[in-house]
Amino acid sequence: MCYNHNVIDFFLGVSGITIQDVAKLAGVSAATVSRVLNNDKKVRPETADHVMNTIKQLGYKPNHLGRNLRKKQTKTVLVMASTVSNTLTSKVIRGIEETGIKLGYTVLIGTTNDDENREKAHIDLLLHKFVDGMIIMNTLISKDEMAELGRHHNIIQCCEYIPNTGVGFVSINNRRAAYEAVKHLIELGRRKIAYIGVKNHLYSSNQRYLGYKDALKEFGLPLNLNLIADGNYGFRSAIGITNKFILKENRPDALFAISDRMAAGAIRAMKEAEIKIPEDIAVVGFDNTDISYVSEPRITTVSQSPIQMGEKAMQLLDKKLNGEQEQKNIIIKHEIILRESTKIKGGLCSC
Amino acid sequence: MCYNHNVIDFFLGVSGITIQDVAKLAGVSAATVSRVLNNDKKVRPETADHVMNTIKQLGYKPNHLGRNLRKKQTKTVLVMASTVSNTLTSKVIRGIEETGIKLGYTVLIGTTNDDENREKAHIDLLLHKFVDGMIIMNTLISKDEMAELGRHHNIIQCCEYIPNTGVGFVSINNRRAAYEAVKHLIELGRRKIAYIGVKNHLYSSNQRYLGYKDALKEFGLPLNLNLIADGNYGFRSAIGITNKFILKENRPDALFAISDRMAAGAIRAMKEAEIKIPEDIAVVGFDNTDISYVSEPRITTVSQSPIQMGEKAMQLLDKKLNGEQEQKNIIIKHEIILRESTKIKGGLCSC
DNA sequence: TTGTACGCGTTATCAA
DNA sequence: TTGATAACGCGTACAA
Repeated sequence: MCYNHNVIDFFLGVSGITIQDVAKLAGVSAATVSRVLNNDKKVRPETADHVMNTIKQLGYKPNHLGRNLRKKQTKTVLVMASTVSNTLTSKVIRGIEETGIKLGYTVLIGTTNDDENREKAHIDLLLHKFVDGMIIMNTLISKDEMAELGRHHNIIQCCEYIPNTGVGFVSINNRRAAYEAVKHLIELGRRKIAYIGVKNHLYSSNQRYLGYKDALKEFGLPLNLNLIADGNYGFRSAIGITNKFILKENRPDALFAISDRMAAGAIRAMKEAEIKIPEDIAVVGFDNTDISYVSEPRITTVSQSPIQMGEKAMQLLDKKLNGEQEQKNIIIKHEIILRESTKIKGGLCSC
Repeated sequence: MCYNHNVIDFFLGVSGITIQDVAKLAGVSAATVSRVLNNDKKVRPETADHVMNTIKQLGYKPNHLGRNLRKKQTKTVLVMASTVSNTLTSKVIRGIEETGIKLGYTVLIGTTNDDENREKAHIDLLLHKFVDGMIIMNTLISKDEMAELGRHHNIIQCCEYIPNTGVGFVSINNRRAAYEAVKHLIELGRRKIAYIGVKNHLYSSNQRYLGYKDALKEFGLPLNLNLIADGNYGFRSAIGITNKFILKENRPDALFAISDRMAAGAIRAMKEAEIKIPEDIAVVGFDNTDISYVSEPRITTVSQSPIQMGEKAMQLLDKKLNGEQEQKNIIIKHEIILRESTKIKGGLCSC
């Protein structure tokens, strides 16, 4: 497909032409040109037409730097994320962008790969007024730093967050979600539930572990440290861990991984050991990403409504940018998606 | 992890403080403050120290808009992509970012979801001097528009591109890569090779189809339109297509899909029909993304060296931004990654 | 070595 | 309804 003729003009913007050039050629003042560009009512229609024609003729495009400098805002927001290479993050970003556009913002993304310098470069854009606000999906900065940043700038946390910083956030209740995931396994009759988590700085990892323990406790199951291990969210990391689990004398009858990729890795390892899923070991993952239904069997998982999260985060940021003081945090509903990795074929399972 | 104390100052930037405020408090002129910030040699060390202290004391951060307006450059580049939710794109972007940082740029990403308005908004950032240059990974604009854009602005195409526009690009040779993938299947003894492509505006889709035909022709195999279909790159789209293929009387003995996700979908459909892979039907995908080794069997695929592509694209853009005229296009080497989806166990296969 | 003065491109204020 | 002028925050040529 291609743009129509009205739109092709859009691309003809030529470097170096200023509002002064337009004013001179049109025989008006720069102020008037500016008024036309900003749809100021008090400009004679004929003048406006004439100016518009001159603008097109010259292929003039207003310089954002000058405009933003004067207006003291850029109408641009930045989303900072560690990476965008997973379904969850990219969907959240889609929600942010779609909402941002409706609200009149340009949404830009900066990825950090958990690198301090890259993170610094992006925060710089905020500090130096290159963008009006920022949605932080992931960061290495400390609690104090987050609080300090939020005191002076317009930021919102999304998905991942640091609690009690005064900086608003949008997230699911990770503890509750993990609790429900494990409860589901227990209600299937499983008693030896392994846990593959991640040892990092993120609140979510910590909360999910607490949720796992909550469920065990509620049902009077012992916490067996032999059935707990840490991966790195990735497919391969779960393979080694799972191989150890299944060699143990006290083999688990269920496994909860805090990422779908790890759940898929665990399943791969089990299948190679000819363990039946879910009959021998039932598996639950997290995030409802592509891999959870590409894996065989399809994986029961926790869904986070990513698009809605992005939407809410952008709305919160917009409110901040419009000077609303009250900082509400938003907890988004999660959902357990039941699939074959916990469902015995033939309806033996109560779910 | 968290920043050390030197770095925490970094976050203390407070809105509204200007170079004038610093100058006043330090008892010097704004020019001197500017010189200190820009590491101008001709400033007395003691003065510089004093100014630096004042800067820290006030938590002053230079306003990028003012600076960029004055310098007529932003040292920021934008990567425009349709989406970032696949391994390939996100790896390319990683290559761009890592290289961009080394060269002193801030790299921003804008996604379009193939929406005209979103694309327009991002191109706007370039036209209006908000960024110095742009790497285009995917676009809806026409050949003429691309040429026109490239005539006045600093742009490079990466991965996907429109040929003969005068705008430089970095890409693999898609036609050659597809040719080799199909040749591999033919050399395994396969004669009825199905093709799942995508019907869209992209040059790569077209080129891969030509490569498929090249291989058939070279080996004297007939082009059977019954074995050719179009999906949308996605897992699910290939399932329906494959179900039709395998119901045909003249069932294929191999399948080449131009995305790993479609190859995985095809495999899923075949397995449910109890077709053996690769014995009955061998499968090749494209891109060497996660799904190609998560799928069972692992999928033989075409690898694109995405990080290197990003690196080269950023280097090309840097050259453009530094005024180098000569516009070289870069073809990156691809590689066929052999996996179980085309490899008969036990070494019967010659590869 | 430092300060003054101007300009980057735009918008806002005020007066006409 | 329009124009002249100042201001946004910064960097730099020039003068001191």
